[in-house]
Amino acid sequence: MAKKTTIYDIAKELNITVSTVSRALNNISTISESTRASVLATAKKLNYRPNKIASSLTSGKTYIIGILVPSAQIQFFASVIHALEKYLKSFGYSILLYQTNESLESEKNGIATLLEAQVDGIIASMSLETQDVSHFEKVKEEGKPLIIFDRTHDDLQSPNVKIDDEYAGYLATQHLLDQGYRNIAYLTTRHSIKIFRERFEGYQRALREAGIPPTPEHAVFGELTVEGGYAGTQQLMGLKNQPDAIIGGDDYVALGIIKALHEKGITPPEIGVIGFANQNFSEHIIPSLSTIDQQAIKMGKECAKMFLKIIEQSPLAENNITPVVLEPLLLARASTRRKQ
Amino acid sequence: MAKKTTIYDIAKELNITVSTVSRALNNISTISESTRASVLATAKKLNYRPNKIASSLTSGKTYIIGILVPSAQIQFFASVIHALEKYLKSFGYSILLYQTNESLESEKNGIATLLEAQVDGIIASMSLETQDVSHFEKVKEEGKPLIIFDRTHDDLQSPNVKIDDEYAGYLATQHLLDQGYRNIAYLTTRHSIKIFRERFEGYQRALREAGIPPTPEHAVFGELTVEGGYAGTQQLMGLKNQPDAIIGGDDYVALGIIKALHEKGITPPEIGVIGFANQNFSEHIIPSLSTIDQQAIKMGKECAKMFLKIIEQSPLAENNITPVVLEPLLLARASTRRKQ
DNA sequence: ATGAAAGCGCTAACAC
DNA sequence: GTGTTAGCGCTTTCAT
Repeated sequence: MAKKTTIYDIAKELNITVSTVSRALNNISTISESTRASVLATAKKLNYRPNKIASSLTSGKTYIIGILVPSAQIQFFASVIHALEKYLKSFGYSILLYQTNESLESEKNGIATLLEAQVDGIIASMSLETQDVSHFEKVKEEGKPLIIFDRTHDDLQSPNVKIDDEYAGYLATQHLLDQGYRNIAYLTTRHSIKIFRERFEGYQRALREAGIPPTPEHAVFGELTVEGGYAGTQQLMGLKNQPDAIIGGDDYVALGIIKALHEKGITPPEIGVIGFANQNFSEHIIPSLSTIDQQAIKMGKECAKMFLKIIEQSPLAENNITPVVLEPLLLARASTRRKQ
Repeated sequence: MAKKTTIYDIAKELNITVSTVSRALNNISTISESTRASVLATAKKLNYRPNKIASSLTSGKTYIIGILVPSAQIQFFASVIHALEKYLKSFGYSILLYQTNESLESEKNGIATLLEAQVDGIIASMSLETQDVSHFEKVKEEGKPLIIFDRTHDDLQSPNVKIDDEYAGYLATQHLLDQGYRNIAYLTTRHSIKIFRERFEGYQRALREAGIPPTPEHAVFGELTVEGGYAGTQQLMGLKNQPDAIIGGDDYVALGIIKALHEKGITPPEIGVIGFANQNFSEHIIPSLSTIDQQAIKMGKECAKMFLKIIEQSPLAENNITPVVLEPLLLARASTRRKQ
């Protein structure tokens, strides 16, 4: 291939200077319509393609924003990424993706990588391993916006977007109570990410408000996987005091619950099952799975909006950014439909 | 925040020149161990963070590779992205993501955007709308590697990674025949992307080899969605000549098939149902769904390997790159298990 | 409305 | 083993 054409080539071709070319290309202030047109024409003729790297070096803006997530394979994150990219693209931003795979070590490297790439900001959700959050502080030290979504952390003050997780747990439990279930178990996981704790608290609050003291042995902490749901259910069904409904920490856990029940000849809603996340299969399995929708698409869009809002302020003052709290949505389906 | 520290600051601090600093930082050839150590030390002390943008401008390499896919929300692509990022990261590459959302227009913009960002190469899978592929040629014109995966196109000669789709269709059909099904229908979609046509051809070949002439009315072309599967199944069940097994164009279509059958009081494997893609729910629904695994993770990894292989050649000669064809994997599960 | 020139932070010859 | 210097392609004052 021939050497790449630069604004110098355009300038030479038209006997003008690069500054004029640059102005024409960026459609800046006082450019005569005629030169603008001719620049654009020769740019096209010479097959010119702007070099964003060069422009970034001078302007200090890359129009790239870093997305740091546990894994693109987790559908919730895939959906957030999808929405983020789709929305930010329309404002001229591209997405640089980094997956932590739930590793703190990788998360640290990710922040460094994104920062070295000179991203204009970072939108992140924490790994399960993360306890110390000091690596996130570096983003702010560089004066770049940092937005945390879904998996927030007590120690990190940052603009954030999440759903009301306590209410999500409450909502799931309340729904089961409404359907007449009384002996409600909960399969979740244990760690410092707030959301799981908050949901669990919502579960306990709903029970208490219904005058039902939470049964300790009905709270099982395990893995958030199909296998985890399966194992947890076996444990629960081995109790003298068997539950009549089980809340799964997410929809995969719920799948495991259904599987374990099925092997015992039980089909929901005989024992009620509800999950979290509204995975795309949940609506379509038989029986269809009740779940709490976490509004991934909306969350992605809200993150993008928040980023744009922060970036257009100067100087960057993140303090006046109000956190966005989305409302969890109860999707009541067959797996909990005891009453008509 | 203070002004960013550059290699000039390190140089000044140590009374050496930037070239020495640069060499030390990049661990180049003949650097005395002592200066290297002191440079690294002061770099750390001054909180130095390399500016990849600046380095890219001189070196011509960004260590960023562009990923262009229809949508990160389609699980297959999410898995490929996951594998790609995970693998390439270990070689120092970052991922710039662009979604076409199945739009040709967007695909063209995507190629332009990625090229302007000076990516070192592009790994792409085509949108369903794509017929003319000239925008992809621009990548090669810039002398950058272009790898196509899964959704290839007759008109575009490029290194590629895919599964043997004809065989995938054959495999699914053969499996149903093995299970004693004889009247096998196929719900798919129609367009210029090769893979769907090839799978369909595999289906026809399997039937012919079994001495069963394909029934035209058993080939239904619709949307590759749950709704498409549902509608197609209703159409098929309205025929005098009802099928005894249905192949879904993907696992979502299969979900729609099962749903429609369920409403008629039929549960697989009474009528056999098999899908494509091995979505993560397929194993866990009841009855578990037979499917053809497309090896998304492996495909991502193979793309990454191919990219690295191409990039380390000089000059870039993509002609000698043998396409990688992965073998589709039959996952025979309950939805087709007629025989013991 | 356009030109001249400095410089963004780094790399890579080429010297010594 | 280290210094000097010229860019990479673009933006952006400051002139005119």
